[in-house]
Amino acid sequence: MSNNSKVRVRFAPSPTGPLHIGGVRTALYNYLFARQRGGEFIFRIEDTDSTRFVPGAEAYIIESFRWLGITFDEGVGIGGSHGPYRQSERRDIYVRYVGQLLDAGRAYYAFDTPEELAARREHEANFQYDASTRMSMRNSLTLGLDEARRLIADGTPYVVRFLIEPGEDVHVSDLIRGDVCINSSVLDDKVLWKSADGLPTYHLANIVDDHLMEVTHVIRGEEWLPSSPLHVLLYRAFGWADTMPQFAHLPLLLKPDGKGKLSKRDGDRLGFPVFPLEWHDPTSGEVSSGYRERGYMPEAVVNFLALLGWNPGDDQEVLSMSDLIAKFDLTKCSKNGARFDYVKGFWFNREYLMRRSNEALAPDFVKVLAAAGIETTAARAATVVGLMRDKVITYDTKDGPRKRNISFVSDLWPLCRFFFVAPATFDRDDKFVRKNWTEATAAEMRLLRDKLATLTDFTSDAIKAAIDPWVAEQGLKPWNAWRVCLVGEGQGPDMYALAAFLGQEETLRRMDFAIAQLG
RNA sequence: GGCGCUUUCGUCUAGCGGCUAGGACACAUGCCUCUCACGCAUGGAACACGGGUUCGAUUCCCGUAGGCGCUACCA
Repeated sequence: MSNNSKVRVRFAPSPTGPLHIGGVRTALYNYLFARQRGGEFIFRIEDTDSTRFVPGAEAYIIESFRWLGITFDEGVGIGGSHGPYRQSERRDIYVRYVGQLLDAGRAYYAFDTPEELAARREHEANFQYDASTRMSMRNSLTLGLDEARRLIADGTPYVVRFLIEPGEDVHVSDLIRGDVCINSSVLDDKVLWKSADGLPTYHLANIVDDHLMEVTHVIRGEEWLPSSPLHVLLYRAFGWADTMPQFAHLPLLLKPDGKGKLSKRDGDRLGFPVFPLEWHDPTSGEVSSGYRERGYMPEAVVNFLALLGWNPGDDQEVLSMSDLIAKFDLTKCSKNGARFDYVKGFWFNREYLMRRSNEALAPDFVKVLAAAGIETTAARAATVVGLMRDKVITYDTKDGPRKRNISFVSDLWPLCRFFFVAPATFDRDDKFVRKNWTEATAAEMRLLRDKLATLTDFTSDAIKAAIDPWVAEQGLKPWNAWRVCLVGEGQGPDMYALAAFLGQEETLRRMDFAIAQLG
């Protein structure tokens, strides 16, 4: 363990498609850990499976982190002194190191074809390529090294397997789970070098890169826990045991309901994104929704994800990135999988929505309005956001009226139509209209209309200053009926503010129309 | 099947031998108000089961059961 060296961690995705939200959380934890310890965060691309490479995936991943505010110090697209950072560009390095293992007798060539192995697995229930079977297979151990070299020279496809000595308890020290012990007898002679594309497998490339890149802590998903003893054995075989990184295996993200881990299908089924950004599959053309496009704020996504599997131990839940960096503690991560409670994600987004200024929200709102066919300025959009702040909609369901909180800027539009579109009809059967529009109302509204027409200053404060005393003097309570005129129903902001937003002309026009319609 | 990890309200979790088992989301109710709300207050809701260890277990140990993962020339 290099205790005195600087913390160096990495996030190393495969460019096989859009980044899964679970991967985002893994990256986030690495980032928080690195920043807290004043360490370095490396971005590496693990593209050793040439068959699964997806164009655009790498750029997608980079853009996702840019949006989320997760930054790297070294890696693909950034550079650094430990490159190259794409594994496909490091082939020569792996050739050298796999040779080292071969020369030391810690690995051997194997010529069994995938078909032969598949047949063997089919016939033998618990077939495993290990100490019990390797001497009955076609490899350099049974054929001899000379014969193996001759076959390779002739162009025979081969793989390189790691030779695992059976009967040893291999201990892995995990920062989250403590001591994990697996007997080497249950491990198989893992393929380190593939014949299919002449590249190393994850296991070999990962260990070589983490060593060469001086990674001090490997923070990754729990799915890697079963292969971590193999990794420990590889470090030892290379003679790197004393600088082996510390491991921390994170709990997985589970489906919101039912069994199993969170998948893309759950998002489709329940209506929430499982990817940070919208993804357009280059081959199928299928579009998967993303948090960004759905109107989530990056701070909310980060905060939500950070608390899925870890918490600071106090009652504070709304935490900025710098709060998270200050409070994060790997050893306090929970050990069991966390159900993905996307409803809590709504709440987090709402918390950040409420904390963001009207002006900052305005550009997004302008886009929402434009999509609904409403052209307006950022300033007016900001005013509406201000007036609609913290609003809740009441709508009818088969179970009766329900209230729904606003969690997204886009939720605002159905609630604030009346700011931009005048009521076209009035529903006399509407409870609010019926209650507040009686025979005497039209006359009262005419009085109010004429009073409003005399005002020369039509700001909210000026209208209030003029109307409040006038109303008291006349003995009127015109607000609800006035609301019927301007909104058409029983919702919306303070009437003076609304009138000011609409302007004198539009206010009077809507009143005339309502008086004409409702009599 | 084998191996490993795991188990507190519906969900995310706090708890690190002695607590009325705390918070948040969701849900329900009340208060407030020119409307709808926000907000505030209140309420229901959990230690998987069985053995130990101990004066005492949610907490430590061992089983059982459930959950999750791995078991590819994928990562």
